[in-house]
Amino acid sequence: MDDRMPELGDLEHEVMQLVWAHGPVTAEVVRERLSRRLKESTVRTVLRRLEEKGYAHHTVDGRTYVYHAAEERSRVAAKAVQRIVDWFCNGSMEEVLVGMVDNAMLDQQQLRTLADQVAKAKKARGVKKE
Amino acid sequence: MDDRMPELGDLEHEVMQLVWAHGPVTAEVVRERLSRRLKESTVRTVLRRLEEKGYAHHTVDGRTYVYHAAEERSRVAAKAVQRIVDWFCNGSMEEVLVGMVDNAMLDQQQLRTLADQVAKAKKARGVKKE
DNA sequence: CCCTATATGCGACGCTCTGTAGCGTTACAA
DNA sequence: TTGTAACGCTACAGAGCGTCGCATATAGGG
Repeated sequence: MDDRMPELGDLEHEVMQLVWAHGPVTAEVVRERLSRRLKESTVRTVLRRLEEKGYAHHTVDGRTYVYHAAEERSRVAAKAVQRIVDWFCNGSMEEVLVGMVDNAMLDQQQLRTLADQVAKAKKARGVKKE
Repeated sequence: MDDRMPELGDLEHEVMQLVWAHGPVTAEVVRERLSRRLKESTVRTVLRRLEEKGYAHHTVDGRTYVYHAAEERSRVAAKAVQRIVDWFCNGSMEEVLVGMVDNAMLDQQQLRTLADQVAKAKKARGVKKE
């Protein structure tokens, strides 16, 4: 359940963002929304690789493939962060946060506010699925 | 001041950890401490690339290069996290933290504790340099 | 039942990054 | 001057990623 998801290239990332943003999508839809104009085969290849990497999966509608995100975006982001933390700070989330505060990316006030928001969010969703 | 630092490969990462852990080091020292037995030239190449990427810089002692970390580890980790946050969640650190709590990587209690530790750490170093 | 349009998969090519190293060069001691 | 230690330069193979072209299969229209 804790499979290592390979990292994403720029294009792959952009495509995933689209998949996350606009519900389930077809290769055609992705192609239309992309910033660059790419051939359909290119888009399909990316989608396929994304599926191989475990970021998405598809269902079939008629003869069209519909892609769905395999995991919520926030979850994937969280995993990525976790990896960073493990890699650099031997798992010490604290060291990272200190670094962020130290680097003026975050201040203690924000951190405390975040703690509250998270607590609230947890409660809100806790009722639904626990 | 906010230069984009390229990502690191596994070996590069291991070397940086050594540079961070054991003060300024020479290629020889790094070589001895590495998990794998590599040729000196390999180590030097990695060190040079690390310097090109902005992770380290060197001073000269006699005819020996002494490598220093360009930035503290926690700072680099923080930047990496920031990048993840920007990339996936459009800068919303909150979304990421929610994801971590949701993924049981972190609980609200820990988050609050972290907030305190960070505040303390900030104060402790605040006197020194502000 | 056959033909065309469309949606898919597969394989490929070139480029960049990374791990790994050989080799030529230079400075300093004997 | 010559041997040795430290350095940079260049290389080379393998993996990952952006980009496609092309062979295939299948749903309808004739």
